[in-house]
Amino acid sequence: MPRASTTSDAFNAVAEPRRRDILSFLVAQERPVNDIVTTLHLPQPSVSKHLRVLLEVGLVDVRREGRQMFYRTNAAAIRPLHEWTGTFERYWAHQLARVKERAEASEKPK
Amino acid sequence: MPRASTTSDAFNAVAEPRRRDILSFLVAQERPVNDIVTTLHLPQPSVSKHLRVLLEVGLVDVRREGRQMFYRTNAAAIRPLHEWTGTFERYWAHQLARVKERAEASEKPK
DNA sequence: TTGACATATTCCTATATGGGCATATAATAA
DNA sequence: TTATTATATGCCCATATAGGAATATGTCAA
Repeated sequence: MPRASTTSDAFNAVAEPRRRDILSFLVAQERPVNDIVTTLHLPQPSVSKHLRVLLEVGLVDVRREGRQMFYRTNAAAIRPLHEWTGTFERYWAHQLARVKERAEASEKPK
Repeated sequence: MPRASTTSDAFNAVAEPRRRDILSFLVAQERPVNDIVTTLHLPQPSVSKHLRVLLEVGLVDVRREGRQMFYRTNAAAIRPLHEWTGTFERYWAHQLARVKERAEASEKPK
């Protein structure tokens, strides 16, 4: 059985590099699809498909203006990922601290 | 063409929920494989396979002790994910700030 | 050695999914 | 209406990958 679908799990949605690129591109301001196509040099159908995944999983929002669809990143939906990865922070901090300790310890007896 | 392999992209490795469970379980201290099996109620071969993926992508380290293999999470390898998701922080902060503003604005004229 | 224990690997299968291409839908302009 | 622009969908294919079951490998004990 495969993992939870890309359209239901933000972790999985973000596992695709192009979708990360799109999210980064759309974070500062909303953009029409064609801006993504030309900026990221991706085929238009591919962009539309990625946007659909991102939309279903809640990582982007859309607004229509005439024929154009303006997408923008819904940053709040990324927050849970940041929080989960953040639960490891104190441990990599420990690791770095130990590295530092060892470095200092090996300096002293010079 | 599929996305970057689970063994080369930490984002993709972590897209599998069981692997996230394993990483969380192994973060505080190293554990033999069987501890993971009994605690997370997963088939042993499945655990070994997930651990292999995590090992190849650098998210865990191993140490052998007799017949047991002690795995532990390499927290530092999660740091890039935390940093990438962190680039969106100021934007969800903005969103929250606007929500707050609107809430206060609608309180005043009571 | 032989046996028991701990973990890893192999083989098979089902499935999600991303790409490419053609085409459909939607909205505006002429 | 018709044409044009902007985006979305459908179809087909290739591939990675997760699960299950059986088995292999490795390590220690008797």
